[in-house]
Amino acid sequence: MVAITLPDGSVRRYPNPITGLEVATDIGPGLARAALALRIDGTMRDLTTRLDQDTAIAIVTAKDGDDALELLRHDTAHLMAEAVKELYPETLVTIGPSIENGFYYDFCRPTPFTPADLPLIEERMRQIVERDEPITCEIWDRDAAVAFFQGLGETYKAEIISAIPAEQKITLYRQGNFIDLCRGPHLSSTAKVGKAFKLMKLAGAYWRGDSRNAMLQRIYGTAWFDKKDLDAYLHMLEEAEKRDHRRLGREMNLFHQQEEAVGSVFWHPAGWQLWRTVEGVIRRRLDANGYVEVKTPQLVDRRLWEASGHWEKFSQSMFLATSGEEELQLAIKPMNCPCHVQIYRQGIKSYRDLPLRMAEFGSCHRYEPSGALHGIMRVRAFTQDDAHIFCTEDQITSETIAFCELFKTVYRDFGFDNVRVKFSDRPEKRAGSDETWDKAEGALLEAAKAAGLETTLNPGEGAFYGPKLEFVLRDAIGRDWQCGTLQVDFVMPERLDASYIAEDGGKRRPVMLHRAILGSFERFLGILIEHFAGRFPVWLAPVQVVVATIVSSADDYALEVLGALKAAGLRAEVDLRNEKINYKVRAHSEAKVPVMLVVGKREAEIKSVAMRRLGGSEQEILALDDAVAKLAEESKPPA
RNA sequence: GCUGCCGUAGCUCAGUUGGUAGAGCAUACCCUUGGUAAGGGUAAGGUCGAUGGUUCGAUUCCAUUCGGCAGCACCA
Repeated sequence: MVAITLPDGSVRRYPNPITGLEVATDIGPGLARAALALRIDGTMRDLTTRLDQDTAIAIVTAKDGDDALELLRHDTAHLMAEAVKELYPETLVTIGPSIENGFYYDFCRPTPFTPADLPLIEERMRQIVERDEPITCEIWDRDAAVAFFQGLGETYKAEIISAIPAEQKITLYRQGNFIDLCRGPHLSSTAKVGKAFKLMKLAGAYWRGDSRNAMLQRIYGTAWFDKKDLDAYLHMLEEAEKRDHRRLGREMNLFHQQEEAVGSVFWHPAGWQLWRTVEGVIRRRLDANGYVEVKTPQLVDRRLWEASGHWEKFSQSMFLATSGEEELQLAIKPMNCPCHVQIYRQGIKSYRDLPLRMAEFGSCHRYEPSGALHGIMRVRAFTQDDAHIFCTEDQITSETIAFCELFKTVYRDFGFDNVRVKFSDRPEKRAGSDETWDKAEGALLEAAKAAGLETTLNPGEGAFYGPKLEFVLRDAIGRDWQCGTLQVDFVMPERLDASYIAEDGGKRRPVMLHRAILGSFERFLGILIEHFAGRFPVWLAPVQVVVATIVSSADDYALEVLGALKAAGLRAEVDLRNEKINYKVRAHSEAKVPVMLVVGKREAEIKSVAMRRLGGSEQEILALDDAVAKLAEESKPPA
């Protein structure tokens, strides 16, 4: 006798052990059809799992959201592997997990896949779905499984099995003629995958994620429970492409990049205006929060980088400067901290000087790998909104709290409300003793807790000199971006010999907190462009208002309006071209100017303007003075 | 850096099975003075990413190289 408890608390009793699928069938044929898997103790299990003792189960259907999608995507990955093995039997299979929005599978084969292969594989996948092949789980002996895959020539699979801890069961899943090592769970049949999937792209990927290993062929796909969801996802991708900052940068004439300066940005007037607006926000906040601003040299002798430890770890990605005249040992600075320590070291510091918050809009250069470059989001020449807080150990907590308040305010100003925090602890390659790291990690975690932050652990991802908090914001279309950071550093002050005189007259080491709110201007501006899809709020927009005439007899008045706007501090332009108003409205709408003031004969006569908002179809007739006052108010950046 | 794909006018793209190229938009000029997302006409605009090779002849074929895109690896 087994008693099966369902989520609603009801209990069903059966005389003999029973499978989840049988329970579902017993409840109703509709549920049996919809059933995908079971959840037992919070773990997903196969629908065919045999229940031989009293158990509480939930039957998972497509309505179960992420869990169900993960299952589906994992199955679609297997389905793809089966199709690939049928079409290209010489291909070796490796792993194929579900990921956000879809799945991938890594294959090994002598000749790479081409984009033309994708539709063929997709078609075969549909055929396998129609075949309705049952997916069954088998428990194998480890040695037998290794021998089995070796026998098939599937060396990667054999290697994976060998690496599974001895106490774990080896489960293989069989569908048709395809058999794969897998932890499961899986759907009960290939038919349950349905047809709302699509293979998206080909890419290379290193075996086990290590660049020293062979490169495999990865195929990415997306999978959903119904076609509507698939279409919605594909539509979302199209929308994301439309707001790509590289495209908008060109269309809105914000910046450009070219071969002669790979990894750098040519900022055009409009883009630079955006930069200056953002910089202004940060500068005002720094001033209001007790920071001092400095500027440090671009070229710094290699000795300083050797002393700081950066040379040892990063010399490969530092630019070196030579003069042609003599042997120079200068590096173009890849970061600002050692320079800030030099300013700190001028004169004797007292505990009364701490915390000393030293900020710089620091222009840095790093030779990033070519493949890492991406528009203005990842460049070789960038400007950080950097600052280093020199403080005592006792001040770490209060400084962390103050910084968290600061970045939240700034992010909110730019329209980002959703921010998560990651805590990255000691990496393998690091400076400083274990005791120092214990202290730094402990202090940072405690401070994060005191600041009311919930953190998720990012193991081994800290900087070489200390642990970090990383601030991840979510943009308007749900993508996550890591921007801000706060890092505790006990190492750099030691290496570069920074000290202060404590209350008792003794000499002490300060702690350095490295912190940035935006990260780099280039990256943050790229994110802003994509977040707003180029439709900036008035205070951020490079051009805030365009005055457009309907007839040339209104030209003089239009210039008067322009003058009034400029006098009120607005970034305004005038369009007197010999074009119809329809044309002008379209042109400036496409340029994403937030406000248009249209003037014709009527407006010129009574000194009014017809105000039109980007994307709207309404017009508002206002007296010139009122319009200017209203826009001046709207265009104020956050205080 | 690695794997794959791509590089034709300012932009989006067509084309040449090897005989040095075409459209739309944008630009300039002319006509049009028009009331809220493209009025009409004319013109100008390209050593087809670069270098080398094969060829009577290369934008087209081959090699190398630079740059871009997607992913991987990297990210002080």
